Amino acid sequence: MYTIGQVSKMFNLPISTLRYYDKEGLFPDMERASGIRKFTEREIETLRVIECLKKSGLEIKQIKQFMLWCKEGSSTYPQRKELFEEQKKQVEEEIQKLNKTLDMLKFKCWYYDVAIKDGNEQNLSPLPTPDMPEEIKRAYLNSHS
Amino acid sequence: MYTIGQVSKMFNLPISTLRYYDKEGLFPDMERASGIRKFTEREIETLRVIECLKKSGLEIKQIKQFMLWCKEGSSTYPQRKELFEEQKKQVEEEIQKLNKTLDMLKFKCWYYDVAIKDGNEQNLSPLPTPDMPEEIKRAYLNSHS
DNA sequence: CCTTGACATAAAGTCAGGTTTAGGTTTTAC
DNA sequence: GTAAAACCTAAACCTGACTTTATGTCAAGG
Repeated sequence: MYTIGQVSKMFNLPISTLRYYDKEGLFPDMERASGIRKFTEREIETLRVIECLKKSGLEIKQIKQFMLWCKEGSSTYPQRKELFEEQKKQVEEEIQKLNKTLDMLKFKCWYYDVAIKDGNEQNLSPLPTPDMPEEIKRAYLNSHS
Repeated sequence: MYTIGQVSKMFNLPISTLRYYDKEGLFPDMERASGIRKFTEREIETLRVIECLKKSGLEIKQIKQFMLWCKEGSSTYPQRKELFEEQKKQVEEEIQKLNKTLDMLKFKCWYYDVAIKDGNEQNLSPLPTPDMPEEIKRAYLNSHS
């Protein structure tokens, strides 16, 4: 049985964040003693799950929904699975996009690297040229497709 | 020479966004004819660069800074390179994080898959067990490290 | 002449996920 | 018994990147 301050330290989360989560309904069964929140093992476990789901990029609303499904029992396994499948797809897409962006940044870094070495001469093409390293050419083409 | 409406269609960006970019100083040299914005080839090229930098995850302020550096000429090559190097590092870190998250989601998907197949029985461990497929075990361990 | 459409502005609204503030109660320590 | 520390709430504020709203100007077409 913990107070909000203890939990704040345990999870290294601001007290205001814990109160905000509570307000958003992420601890549906939390009890109080004369107004003061009582965090039991159940709330601690819930918080572990919250941290986990936040890392997955789930919104607070979705996490709340997940908590409600958990309360409902095994009949909501399919919904919960669907939630994670959908999130998995989204994260995969995001990684794809970021890899493309990364290739663009690699090209830009190379570009300015050459520009600096060449000094003030501005005869550098921002487009693929024969003398461009293969890896950079690949990065350029990937990021501009 | 284009009006804001024409540019909006060219880039498939809302007019309000273009005005917002202007207000934020992203077109430092744009001229006007009796109050009306004149987008020249220079602004079109600037907008192409903006789209590119947005994809990199740069903030509007950073893009504005980049535009100012470009105006200053070749003396700011190092700053511009530094900007991209820093952004590259950030994107690499973000991809790392997302891969970890992805592994967690893979585990969760597998977990509910098994839970559904097993029906109502809730004797499924949310932790690695000997009968867990190797790939899932790897995903679990990676996402929980 | 007047209405429509494209342009303009400033200021307020939106969203998410919190954080801060102002003011009040409860618990703990001496 | 009192003071400090820890708790509480409601409501306002914050950031970023826009979008919406309210209001106004101006040129062209019927």
